[in-house]
Amino acid sequence: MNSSRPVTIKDIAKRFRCSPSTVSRALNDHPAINEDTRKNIQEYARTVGYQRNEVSLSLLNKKTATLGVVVPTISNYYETAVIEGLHNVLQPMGYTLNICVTNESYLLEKEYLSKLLSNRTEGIFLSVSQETYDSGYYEHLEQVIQRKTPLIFIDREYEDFETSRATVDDYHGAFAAVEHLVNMGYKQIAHLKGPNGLTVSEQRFKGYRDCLIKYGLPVREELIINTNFKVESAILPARRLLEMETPPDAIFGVNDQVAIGAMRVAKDKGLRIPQDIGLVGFDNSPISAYTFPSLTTVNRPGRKIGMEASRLFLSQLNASDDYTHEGIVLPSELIIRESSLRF
Amino acid sequence: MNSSRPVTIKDIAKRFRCSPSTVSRALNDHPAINEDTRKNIQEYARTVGYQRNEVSLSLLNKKTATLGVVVPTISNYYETAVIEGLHNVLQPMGYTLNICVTNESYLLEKEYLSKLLSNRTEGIFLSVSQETYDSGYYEHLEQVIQRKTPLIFIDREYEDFETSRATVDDYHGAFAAVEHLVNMGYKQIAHLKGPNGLTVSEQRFKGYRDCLIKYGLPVREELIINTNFKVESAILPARRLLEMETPPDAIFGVNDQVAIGAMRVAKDKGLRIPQDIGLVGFDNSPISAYTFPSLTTVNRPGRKIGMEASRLFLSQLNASDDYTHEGIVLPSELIIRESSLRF
DNA sequence: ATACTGAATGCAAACGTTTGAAAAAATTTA
DNA sequence: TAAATTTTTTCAAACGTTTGCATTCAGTAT
Repeated sequence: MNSSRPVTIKDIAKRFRCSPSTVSRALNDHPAINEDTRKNIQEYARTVGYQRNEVSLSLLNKKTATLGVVVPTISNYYETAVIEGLHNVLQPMGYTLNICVTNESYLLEKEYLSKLLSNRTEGIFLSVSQETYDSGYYEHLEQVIQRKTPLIFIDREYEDFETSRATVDDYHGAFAAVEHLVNMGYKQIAHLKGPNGLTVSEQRFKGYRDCLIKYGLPVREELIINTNFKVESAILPARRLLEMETPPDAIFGVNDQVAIGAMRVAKDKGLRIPQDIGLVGFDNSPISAYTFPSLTTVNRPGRKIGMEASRLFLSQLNASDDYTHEGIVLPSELIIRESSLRF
Repeated sequence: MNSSRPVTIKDIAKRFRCSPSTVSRALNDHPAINEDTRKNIQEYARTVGYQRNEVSLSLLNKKTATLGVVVPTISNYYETAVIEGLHNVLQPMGYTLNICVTNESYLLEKEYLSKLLSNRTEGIFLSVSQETYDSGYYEHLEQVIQRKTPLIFIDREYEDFETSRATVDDYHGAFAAVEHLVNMGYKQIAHLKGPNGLTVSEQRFKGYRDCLIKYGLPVREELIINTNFKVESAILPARRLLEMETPPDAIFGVNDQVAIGAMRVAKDKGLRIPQDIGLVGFDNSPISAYTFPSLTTVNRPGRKIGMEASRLFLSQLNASDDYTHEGIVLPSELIIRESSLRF
């Protein structure tokens, strides 16, 4: 073994033949400490590399200055943007973020939440996993509520809980995207949908469907195919769409990745974008502006979501008992680029 | 304020008119506890939602089961893959990962390391920030070494330290990429380089340069332009390259993002890829297989790096004092796709 | 009745730090 | 020089849990 015991306040006290209290006060610049003692102790502490044990302080003060961020994945642009937003607000306030990735697994999510509570995390930002969403088991969340640990839902929410939440208006974003396709004269608009059951998937799907209905276009079952958000999961579905007898003339992808997959398939088939087929994605990921043609998409303000979520957390912290939880819905914004702009 | 004090072992002890020791043992299934007592206590604990305070345990056992992961960013595919690899190995062993994002800032890095040490983190995985690298200040790392906290360098390393490290063989990956371009008959190969000073940037640049030299091709200063890894940072440099009097006939990008930016510029200029200009990226990000044309790139095994780094950490943990640190270099692999395959 | 066994529980210390109150030491005042 | 005052330091408790050892209280064997 190779862990040399870290220097403690007691060690220093022994060295100076004084009590730990004196050392503690000296290190914290307490006024009732002799100037010389203070200097000597501080200097000695520096040379031996003393660093105060925050664990013991956490125990004493019942404060850990740690927040949990529980997300299904960090592989997408959006999630990392959210974390960046949280980080930008909370790091300067002295909070440490404990980022936990559930990989969409209910069990991992449960374990992480339990661990965060055991570690006396002071707040939890949660985007529930797909499995949790599907299963409908929410007991692991009850625990968080019971403990009165502030819980902020991000993005994927669960309506039955009395909590704060920050989400993007996926519905209207999707609606606007499809409406734009309609305005461009596309008539047969397909949808590469996300996994069933997830709020994001369903909201975007509803936006898509309602828009078609509004404009009197048929909602054709066979034009709606599931993907898992990843680019490769869009390849076969897109191929299936484009090889139909009456193929769609536009595709609305649940996110940019999926739309880019469809773009690739369309090009392989020699279709011209946007003349032969229109494409729209969702997320406004950095790459979407630089595909060829560039991808029309819907901006999803990840960083802002993170910052808003932080705000919700902070106001809940300083709130009285009759605090009513807030739900923030940020607008999403259609960004028109080349992939749908035909004349 | 709304934080209801969590139930402690003492609370339960009071309720059962017994000592905390008994409760502790009952909850931990200690054999020397009466069966009934045990059952009653366990049941009661469950109903009141008792959860043991890991902070106090950490203090007692001097073990936190927490590891720090300090990285410059989590916005790229590669970094998230590394974290996934770490996670896959270490999470099942009971470790919690504390992911810290430095945004390439020296000060944040320093602060995070200090905080991790204060929190008695049991090991630290570090990919140093660009600022740290540039400045050459490494005192904040001395502290970690002094404490004998296992420190594993990931990817961006600092040669002067006696530590373990896991990196990808960027040099030979870059070399192979450029060699492939040479084999395809490209003669004027430009390089969109990463920020100066970073190991990744410099290694890939050296691979590029040495390959040109090996094949007797000139290394033209004006064909080497810096970017910051992001797609938009490649646009102007690529434009500058392609508008030269004698423009390059191939571009080697420091990563896929940059190569995709160049691809966009080339297409805007009506150049055919790979006939008029060859393109190669680096990272094998998911999107690279689905651009049009698909992007030749170099695979960088992020998940494997994470898993290897975990292994290094674990073997250091169980090692004797005369443990000699290990440096793992994983090979990178050229992946030939359409963007460079001309006949 | 007495000693012995075994089961069940309690005591006290420990982890590292802070902090109000008490004590000690140094200084000033009368 | 004694008392009063001020400065400096120490004491002890607290945070929540575990654990070796001591204790208690049965029941059992002598």
